[in-house]
Amino acid sequence: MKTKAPRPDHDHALREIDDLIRSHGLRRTPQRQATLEAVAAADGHATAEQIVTRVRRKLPAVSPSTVYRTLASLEEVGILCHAHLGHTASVYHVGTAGLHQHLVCERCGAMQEVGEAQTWPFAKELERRYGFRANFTHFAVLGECRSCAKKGAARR
Amino acid sequence: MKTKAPRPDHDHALREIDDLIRSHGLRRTPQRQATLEAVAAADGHATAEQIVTRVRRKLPAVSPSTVYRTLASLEEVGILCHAHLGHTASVYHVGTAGLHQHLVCERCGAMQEVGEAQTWPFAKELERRYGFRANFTHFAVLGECRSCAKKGAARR
DNA sequence: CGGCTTCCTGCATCCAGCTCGCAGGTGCAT
DNA sequence: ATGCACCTGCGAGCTGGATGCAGGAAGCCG
Repeated sequence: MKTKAPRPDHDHALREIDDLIRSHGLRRTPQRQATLEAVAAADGHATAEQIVTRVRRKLPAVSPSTVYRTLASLEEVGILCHAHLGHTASVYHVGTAGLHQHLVCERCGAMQEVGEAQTWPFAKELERRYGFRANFTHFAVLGECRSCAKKGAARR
Repeated sequence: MKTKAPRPDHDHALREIDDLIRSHGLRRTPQRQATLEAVAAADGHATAEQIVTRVRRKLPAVSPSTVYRTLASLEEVGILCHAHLGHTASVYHVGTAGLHQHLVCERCGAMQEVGEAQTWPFAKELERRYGFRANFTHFAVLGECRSCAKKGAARR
């Protein structure tokens, strides 16, 4: 997968998406193209509902269940993955998103990504001590972001 | 709260539960007593459904929505808290539960608790770098436990 | 002990966020 | 060009709760 430029030519990107789908033994359908494109275009994270909306801009008749199934298929073959950032939300992103963890503020909902460099020592410690290979991408860490902590300290 | 013995006198525990409820401005009702008792008796973590079942052993006519509301009330005043260990489960336990985090194996579902000592350096790093005060108790960390990692390594 | 206010409970209903069974349509290997 | 396996749309169903309402009980005050 070529991702040299942050914003590659669109037709080219579409063909890449095709290849990506087909290379995993899935059939190329307009719905899948549009779904994968929508996730990629969401620049980071998108909920299933947002993806449905986005897909419908191109394919107005798409059924939500198709999008859900497509997301599941794409995840199963490893093209996508999803994460839980809060009680209800579940967001999808393209699978190459690597080992980044999400910090979500319980008060204001702000989200921040944490690179592998920060999680690595902790992951290593968990593996050393418990033999546990942590995958931090799946669940966010809740807490208080900097500005809310400041406000909270004043309020309390 | 005296927790010297692992299995204290039962009547005494009940009275403690009463006090705990009343001292937070909530009315003592049989449903709340039974709910709190059920969570405490679950020895660690229990899903809402498990708690309903347990409460009904004492009070067969309890409505599930009462239990849900009771759990929410008890959580609001800080007697209980809940955590998400997987896609569907949501488990309750007594107290602010300290700062322990849960490691959940994606393959076998095994759960393990991690003490504050292990999370502390990571939390400190998050605060230092992002000003983020992490609360690790809410979401588990998924991954592969020791035995599944071993099996997985053989299989792959 | 008894009244009165306020909070709590049970019931029924509703909701989000998926999930599934089915019938018909479509990609694509040949 | 053909055939079949896979995919889609539709609608119903499901899980895990949330909520509005009317009646009931806790407990403060006397």
